[in-house]
Amino acid sequence: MGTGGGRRVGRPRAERRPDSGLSPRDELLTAAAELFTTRGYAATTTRAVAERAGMRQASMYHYVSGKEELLAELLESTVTPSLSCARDLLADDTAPAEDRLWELCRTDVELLCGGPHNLGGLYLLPEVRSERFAGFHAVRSELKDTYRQLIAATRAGSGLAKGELDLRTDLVFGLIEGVILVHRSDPDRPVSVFAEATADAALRIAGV
Amino acid sequence: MGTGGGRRVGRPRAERRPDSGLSPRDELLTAAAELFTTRGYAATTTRAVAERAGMRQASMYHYVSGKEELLAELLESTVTPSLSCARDLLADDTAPAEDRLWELCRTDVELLCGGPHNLGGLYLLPEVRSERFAGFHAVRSELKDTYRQLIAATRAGSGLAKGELDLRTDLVFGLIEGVILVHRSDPDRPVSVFAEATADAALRIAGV
DNA sequence: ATTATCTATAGATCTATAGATAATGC
DNA sequence: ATTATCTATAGATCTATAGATAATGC
Repeated sequence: MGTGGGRRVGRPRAERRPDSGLSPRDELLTAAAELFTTRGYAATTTRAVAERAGMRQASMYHYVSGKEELLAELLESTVTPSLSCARDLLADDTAPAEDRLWELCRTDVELLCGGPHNLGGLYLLPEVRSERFAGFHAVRSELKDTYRQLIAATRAGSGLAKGELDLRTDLVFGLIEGVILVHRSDPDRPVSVFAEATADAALRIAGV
Repeated sequence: MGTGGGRRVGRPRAERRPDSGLSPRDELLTAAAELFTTRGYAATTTRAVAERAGMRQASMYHYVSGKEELLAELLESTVTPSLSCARDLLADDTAPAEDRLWELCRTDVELLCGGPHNLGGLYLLPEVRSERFAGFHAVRSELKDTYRQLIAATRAGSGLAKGELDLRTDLVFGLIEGVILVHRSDPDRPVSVFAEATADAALRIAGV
């Protein structure tokens, strides 16, 4: 649907280029991801997104209502897999909490830094704080709560007062998201090594 | 100069308001700091900056060449005190490296998060990566190198291979800068407590 | 007939300059 | 006379809509 390489209905595009295999909407999302992460959201024009996706500025509106929708969708698509993984780990009570926390950190860094365009970098955009992205904030907040529960379930975390637990959760979560900055400054380091080192560091911060 | 409350030369401003005690240039810098950190750089117009500073959009150009100059100056004014502190600590060989690293982390977090407008948040703006802010990058890079040298001077860091030392430096530095995100999500927590907890966490990451 | 695209453009900005104006200073 | 500000605006965008066009589908 939308992807197959065959003849397509509708007026042909002005600039022909090899079939990307993506649907036009996904071409727009990919273009937006690249531009938003490198130049920022406000600095990226609809023309830049559309043209990078291979179409004219106005054609974009056939698929999305504007830039905002693109960012909202990118944000949610980035955080949802993390949450899904977090839920699974929280439910799995066969493994020690320490191991599950480590695995959550590792997977999260892989997801944040592993994609082609450093999608995690989207989290750092100032516009993201706007209420327009409430969906993203809700999911992210649930993810953070899973971190909190896992930290509380470790041996070191079990006796912690609420304020102390919140602080450690914030520090661990801050490390994971701050790692985006590190990855940005040295994108060539293998992500897997990096993800494991970050998970090690997170456990130390959690006090394990 | 420029500050004193007395009569001032030149046409009066259209909107009268109580004397801020700052020079017009500093009023602009303060306004820019607040707007850049909350809304982002690209999303902030020259009109918004000027008007928040109490003058009309065009009057801004009497003091600065444009938005870019404001951001450049804000960035450097934020990182320079950190570097100054780092240099002092590096030179002071009466204290153990561990203690000096801890102190550097603590001070840095205080400086990044302690100001009125979360100035550290400027580091996260995507536009900052541009070469136009080379001055800032140079200072920041020297600061990071000081972190590296202090980590290498600890007992745990003395035997590290280069790649391993770089990784730890990146993680510690990433934690410090990532802490801005945490502070942003909960600005009410007392900065001093927070700064000490972050310094503790940084030492654990460094392996101390 | 339906669809995906195009071209053209109105309306809304935003930046930076030109030139006028209202103070103080001498 | 000097200065800091103002008002006005040209020129350069940028977004989102209107309407035309060039394919396929039936």
